Amino acid sequence: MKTEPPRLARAAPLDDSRIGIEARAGADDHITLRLWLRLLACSTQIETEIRQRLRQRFGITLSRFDYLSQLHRHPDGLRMNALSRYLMVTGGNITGLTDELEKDGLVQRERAPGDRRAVMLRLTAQGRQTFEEMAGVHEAWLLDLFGGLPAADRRTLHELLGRLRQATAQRQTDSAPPGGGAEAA
Amino acid sequence: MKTEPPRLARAAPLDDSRIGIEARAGADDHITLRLWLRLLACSTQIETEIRQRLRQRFGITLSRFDYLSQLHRHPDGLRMNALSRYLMVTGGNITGLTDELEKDGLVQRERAPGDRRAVMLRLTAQGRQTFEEMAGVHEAWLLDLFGGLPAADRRTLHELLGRLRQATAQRQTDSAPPGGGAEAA
DNA sequence: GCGGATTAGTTGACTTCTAAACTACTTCAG
DNA sequence: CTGAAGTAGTTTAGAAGTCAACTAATCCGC
Repeated sequence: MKTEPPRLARAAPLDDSRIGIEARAGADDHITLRLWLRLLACSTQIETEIRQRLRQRFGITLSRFDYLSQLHRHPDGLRMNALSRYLMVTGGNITGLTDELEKDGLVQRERAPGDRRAVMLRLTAQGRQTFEEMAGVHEAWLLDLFGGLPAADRRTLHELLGRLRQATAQRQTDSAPPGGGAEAA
Repeated sequence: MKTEPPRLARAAPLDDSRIGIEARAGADDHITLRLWLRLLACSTQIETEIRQRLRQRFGITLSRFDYLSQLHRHPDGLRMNALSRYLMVTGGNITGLTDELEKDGLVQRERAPGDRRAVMLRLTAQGRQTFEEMAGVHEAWLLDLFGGLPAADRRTLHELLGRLRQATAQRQTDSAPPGGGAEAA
């Protein structure tokens, strides 16, 4: 059913003068692409910085730090499956990281009660201690890195990113049927 | 100093839901930490989505797409060094990607004039054509993914991320010469 | 109960990325 | 001019991540 002529021909002529490259579409298109590039640049830049500092100061990788962090905030343990969703990585990756961290004595696999397929992950005492020593320094780094941004901006940014996350979550390919699914929490 | 608690102090609603990578209850002290986690979650989520779609639809990885993209917006060629800064990856990585893309006939190495150490990278005709075919679809995906966020929010977000980038760039451990980094535009 | 579909985790082949050592060229101080 | 220091790119080892195939346990409809 085609209801009426779409009004996509409207293009607000909002400058574009010095860009030159992909300036083939309207201003909205352009700002979205640039927004995405900037978002990616920000997070990559900070991530790289944190990764290097963690490595130099504590000899640990960012992946392992994040892993420990999630386990630390779930003291009752976490299934591998749940952890893989929290960290947004695949299950195979979790298996590998767990092997290493278990070998290092920071994490332990336990049997999950009530489901013999599942594994319950938990920090060891040493794992908890190790993480807590790092966490404070890590947070101080973040406070420093973000320190140049006024607190009000930080709050606004937090809010907007929340909306973005909400908005994009509904458009994932997950199991999206052709036509645009709308579910997934 | 009888500091009245600013009305902002308790403004943050507890959105400490169980979903998502960022779920740490905390006071205002932790707003920065939560902001960082949310920023990372947003960009990882979108990045993963784009990566999967590029793979399924075009059989190309995101890294190679980004590589081609940078070369496309620099038609006069780019040194490997410059490209590695734009893409925010190490030089060794550029060498590997270049090897592959050259083998696929999308990119070519040329001698850089005036410096026999340097290499000038350029898209081949096939590389340019291949990229341009993908770029339109890629941009449409972004418009879709960000579509749930009102245009005004997108603009504000873009602005705030710009300030963040400005602010953090000055606090890097690694010298960070002014202007370094991707995003260009 | 039985059997098919799901789900939890593991494995293996492979790509991507980093860090650090290395080669080759360039720059610059003296 | 010469040698030290810096820069461009490559190589290597290994961590980290993906995808897809696999085993095993659970769930569910009949």
